[in-house]
Amino acid sequence: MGKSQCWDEAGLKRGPWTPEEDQKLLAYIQQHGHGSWRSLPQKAGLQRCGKSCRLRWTNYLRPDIKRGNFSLQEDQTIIQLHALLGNRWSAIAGHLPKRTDNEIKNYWNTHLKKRLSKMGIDPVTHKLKTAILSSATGDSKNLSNLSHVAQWEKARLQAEARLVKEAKSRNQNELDYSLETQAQILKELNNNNNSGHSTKFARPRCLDILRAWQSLLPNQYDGILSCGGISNINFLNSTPTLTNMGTMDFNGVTGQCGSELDEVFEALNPNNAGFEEAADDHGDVDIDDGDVSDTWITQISNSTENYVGISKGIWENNDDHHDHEINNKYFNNDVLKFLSF
DNA sequence: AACACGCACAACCGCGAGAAT
DNA sequence: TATTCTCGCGGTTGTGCGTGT
Repeated sequence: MGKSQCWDEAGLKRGPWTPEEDQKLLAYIQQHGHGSWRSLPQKAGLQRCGKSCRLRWTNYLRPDIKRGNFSLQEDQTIIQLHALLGNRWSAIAGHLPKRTDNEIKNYWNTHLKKRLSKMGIDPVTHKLKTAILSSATGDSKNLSNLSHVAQWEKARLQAEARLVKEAKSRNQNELDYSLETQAQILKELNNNNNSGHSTKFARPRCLDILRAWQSLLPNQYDGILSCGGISNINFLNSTPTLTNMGTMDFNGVTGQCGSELDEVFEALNPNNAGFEEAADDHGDVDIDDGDVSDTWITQISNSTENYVGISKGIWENNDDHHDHEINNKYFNNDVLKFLSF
């Protein structure tokens, strides 16, 4: 195919755009639309190839582009989406209003990737670097924390990816629905936070799985996201307490939602090893109002390798002492570090 | 003051997919 | 159906700027 590379075309300018060129391009597109990019430069009086014009427009001149520093919320969204989608920058950009794929890509490569690496997390796989894990000479406490953080994130992503995949198979639009749902919930949570407590972190990542899950069954469990209200979490303190953490209420859905919940929990804990002994005779998590917390507590005490994802479950239960002990101990030490990296 | 170095970001490049012919 | 064209995407490069020596 004799594809012509516009960069090779004689007489065309390359390199940085001048303000005059920007003005010409902007004025032309505002008046006529871009139409065919190939023919645009000549019509607009630019000594550039169409491709160069298109890039300049989409990455810089477009009026709906937001420039400037990325917010913490955007950071988290990018990391989360990258874990799910990989280097599909355009797809990631699709969920970050007013940000371009090029900008996100640059930001990832210059900031986020390094940040994750510093945390000991492989920015490609989002897994803990084994080299760090295997190191016997490092700070064992920090390594332990990193391990838990990475494990939780891995489990969370597995669950989310699975749920999204399943949703997608039911409806091609489910992925967008899930993310839009998350965005809407986040917006509501932000509004809630702004009107009441001020919080350092707007997004309770612990709800991500629930959101994805809710997206699968939006009509059946309307009340599900009343659980774990972020407004109850005060991140402003240096040693935050998780007051009233457990508000997840399975009343009325117990039994009906058991299988779905099991799927989520199995995804959270793919090996499901700890649950088998801790939960019930079925070798699985028994989802009953009241014994959920016991399951977690047993799980935590049996295997510290599995608690991170669970400790973010912030379940309502009938054992407040254990709840707060667990939440304060693990959530504060590990999850918060992840959130505040 | 001059140079080296690293960082951030805009721009370039090549490829593939899909539309048009 | 085959070929050509256009566009969009993701990886890479180039350049300007700030900082340290």
